[in-house]
Amino acid sequence: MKVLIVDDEKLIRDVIKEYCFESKYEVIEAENGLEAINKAGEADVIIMDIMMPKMDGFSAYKIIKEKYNIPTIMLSARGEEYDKLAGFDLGIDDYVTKPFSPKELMARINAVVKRYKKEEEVFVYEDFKVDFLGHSVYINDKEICLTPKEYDLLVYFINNKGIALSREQLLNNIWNYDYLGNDRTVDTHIKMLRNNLGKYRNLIITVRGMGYKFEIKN
Amino acid sequence: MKVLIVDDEKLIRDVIKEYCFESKYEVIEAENGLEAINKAGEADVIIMDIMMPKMDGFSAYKIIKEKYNIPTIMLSARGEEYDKLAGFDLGIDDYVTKPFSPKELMARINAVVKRYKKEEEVFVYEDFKVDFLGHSVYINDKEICLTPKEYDLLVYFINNKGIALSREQLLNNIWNYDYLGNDRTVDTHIKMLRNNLGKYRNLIITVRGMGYKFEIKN
DNA sequence: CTAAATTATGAATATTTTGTGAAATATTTT
DNA sequence: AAAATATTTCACAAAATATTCATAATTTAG
Repeated sequence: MKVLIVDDEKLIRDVIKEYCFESKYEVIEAENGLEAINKAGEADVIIMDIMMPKMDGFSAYKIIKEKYNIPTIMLSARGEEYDKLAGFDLGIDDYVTKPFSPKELMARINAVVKRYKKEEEVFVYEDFKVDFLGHSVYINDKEICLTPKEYDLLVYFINNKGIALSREQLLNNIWNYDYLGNDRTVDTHIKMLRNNLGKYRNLIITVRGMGYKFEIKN
Repeated sequence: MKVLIVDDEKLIRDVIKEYCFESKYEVIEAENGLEAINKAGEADVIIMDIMMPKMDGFSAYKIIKEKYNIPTIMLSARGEEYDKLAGFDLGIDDYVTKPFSPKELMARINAVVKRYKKEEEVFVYEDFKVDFLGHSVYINDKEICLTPKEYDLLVYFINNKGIALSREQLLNNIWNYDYLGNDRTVDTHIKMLRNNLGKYRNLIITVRGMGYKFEIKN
């Protein structure tokens, strides 16, 4: 489990880091929102201050959220009730008020991590929804029927968001390891998946000379 | 599922309401304990602030509890530890401390609902009814005779509503030990169960390439 | 702009998966 | 032990899905 600690004060980062180590979390650090965005990909949980130079916590959170689905706890100065509400609205998972008790912070991190593991059962983007448990896909609450291969493809894409995948890679991972098939087979399945995705067909992007990737556009 | 939100601050009610909608709960609102008492009858879960004008949460809870048996989560101001203890004594199901994370609140609501549901002894959908205590199944008040395996299958499906279950998973869970049987066995039982379910046969959905799932269509 | 390379697509064909009836076994009840 | 019930197996039909391939459309390099 990797925790990304984002705060401009080294002292605070160090205190949190210390406690994270005790709870067996690995730690990555960032000094501001910009750095956080770059490092978010590696993290399982983010603890982020709101007030930081270069880019504040909320702005960073908004950007990170579009790309990843990482539980985030915000550190706010005492009494910023307005911030708190605004943040919850954005989807922030929890708040800890400065000065905080490290024990409370760790309790909240643990709670959030635990909760998230359970919530990792759906993927949602606008009104496009994939229910991994039910193996079903919805657009506008209307179920979209995918064939097994199409569904597997979609899930693989979602789990590799933003990464360009070669046809070979797709064949190896979704078909059996030593599949001796035609490359065009992938294209055909992509075509069918795209058709079924309707207005979301362009979530699957052609990477010329390379393969395909799944990406949430901004 | 209807959630009764009781708080004198509209802002807080609105935040909770928003999240409830996302989780597909219906919402009823009340501004104080007195109103809550009047509206409690319609609710399946109650979320109630303690400090409210006219009538506080505890007093309202006591009265509601005499009449109904509705799971209740209390919202308390930070640090009112005494209240917390008193509340659990009264039979409150859970506590959330203000200011709270809506995600945490929803997680707790879901937990309470789930717990409460488990204690249910019947499953009802339209005129399809399963009486877990009596091990019997009715359609239109007419009893449907299922074999033990069929009944076990049905109960397992109901307890895993909306979740796609592989044949292997079904074999492992309904056929005790590691059963070394034919996959087609499951199909045969599904067939017979479906036949017995008559017009409700399509509650059991085939998940191609995967298995089956039990789902209430909307 | 053209040729070459790459990708998209429709349709025919092959393959896989599921539904089902009937027979064979196994288990429980009488 | 016989009868009644349940369970399992199996083969084949039916349905759904996967693959191939020819051709069209698109992009890129020169």
